[in-house]
Amino acid sequence: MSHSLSKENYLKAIFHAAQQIKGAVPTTAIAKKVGAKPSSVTDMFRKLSAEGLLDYQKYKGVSLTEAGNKAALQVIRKHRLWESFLVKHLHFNWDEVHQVAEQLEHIQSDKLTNELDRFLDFPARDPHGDPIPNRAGYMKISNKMLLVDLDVDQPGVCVGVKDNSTEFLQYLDKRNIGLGTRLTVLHHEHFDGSLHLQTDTSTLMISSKIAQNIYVNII
Amino acid sequence: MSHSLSKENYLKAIFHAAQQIKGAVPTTAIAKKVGAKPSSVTDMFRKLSAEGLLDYQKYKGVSLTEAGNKAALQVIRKHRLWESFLVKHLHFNWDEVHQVAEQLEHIQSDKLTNELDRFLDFPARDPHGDPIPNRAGYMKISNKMLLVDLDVDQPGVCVGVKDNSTEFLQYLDKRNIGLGTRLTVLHHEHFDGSLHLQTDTSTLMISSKIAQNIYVNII
DNA sequence: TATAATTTTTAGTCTAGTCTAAAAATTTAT
DNA sequence: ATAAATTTTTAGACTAGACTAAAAATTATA
Repeated sequence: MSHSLSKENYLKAIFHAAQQIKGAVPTTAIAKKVGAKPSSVTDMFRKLSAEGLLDYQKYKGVSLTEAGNKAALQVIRKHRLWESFLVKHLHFNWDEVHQVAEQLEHIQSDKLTNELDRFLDFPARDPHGDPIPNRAGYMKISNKMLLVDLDVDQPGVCVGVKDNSTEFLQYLDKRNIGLGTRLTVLHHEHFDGSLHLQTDTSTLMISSKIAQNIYVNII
Repeated sequence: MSHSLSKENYLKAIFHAAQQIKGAVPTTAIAKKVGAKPSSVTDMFRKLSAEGLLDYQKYKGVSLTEAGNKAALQVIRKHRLWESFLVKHLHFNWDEVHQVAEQLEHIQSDKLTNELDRFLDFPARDPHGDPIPNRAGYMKISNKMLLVDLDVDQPGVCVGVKDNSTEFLQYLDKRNIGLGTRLTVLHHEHFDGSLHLQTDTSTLMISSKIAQNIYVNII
């Protein structure tokens, strides 16, 4: 019932890839995510498939089985709980948590995971705004949208980001945009797609590319 | 500057063995501690020696170098901080923490370790009464003694145990002996070495073997 | 639709960490 | 001090997870 660190990383990568693309997940997509060569990925696909965690068809790609999905969600649950802990109690910034959570997500102890959940008071979302699966693996589907798609004058609140790179998160920090920041689009510049924004404290201009990487909920 | 999980376990085992025995640490002592065959231990001795973490002389055994000692203390620091966290905040009993801390001690992040230390308010001892090295690796030498060596009528306080087995810790729990419990020896039975004890709430009798596995400080 | 480009798989190799079996060194006992 | 017992090391092999290079399958292009 418990999987190696490497296998857990594959399951998680496949889970995330499956949400971005339609149909089976191809070898190269996972190779990029886990930082391995396609040949290594093929090997692992076969192993996970033999364990009943993946449906694998040669040259077609993979999808998670029921068991694989459940395993992936448990890893994601731990990752997001640890990120929450790091930010809430250990003074981590949201751009610092990722590589530590990548390690902590592999600790095997149901008691630890569930007690951490309780300690954090059963948070619904992690510091990037992503929903945290409960112990049964159930996770609210997010109805978040991209800032670039928000209508003019429709107030929204930042609930997460699409790009998790340090550079991007620091860019946002510098402009005082974070989880919970309320934003209203004042104007769409037709020429280059840039946006004029109103926050609670100021107005600012951001490029279309930036706005394509910020998730908001309507409020 | 960072070592594999397996290497960290060897360093820790060597550190602990070195405190129990005089002179160089032999192969079989480590084999027992890390749960590997002596031949595997010899291999690892050579590797760690090549990395400058051990002084190794064939057929003689090993001792930690300055660098090896420092590395071992960092692992021990993390282990004991995590044990403290688990007991203090996550409702773990002192007999449940070990196997989880064995995993957590290998997480690599100085920021995590030091913030955890601060979050716990820089504890001096872990839940078993063992001292926690500070970030420089400095650790107070404990002047604890075994309960069996405590003089009659000399009050002492339980600061830890020698045997960390679940059975033993549960035995103590059942008798309401834990960290901080005040104990006085009323009488030594010469025939079998058993001890009559006075605690704050009751009197009880324990065998010599039990008393050889409880550490106390004089108060 | 035949050819080119791309993706995926196969085959064989490597490393870290472990093992077993046998040889060598050391320690203990006679 | 020599033989017996024990400990340690060597030699060779295994597994998980990765790699490279080449073959095979698929997809895209002319």
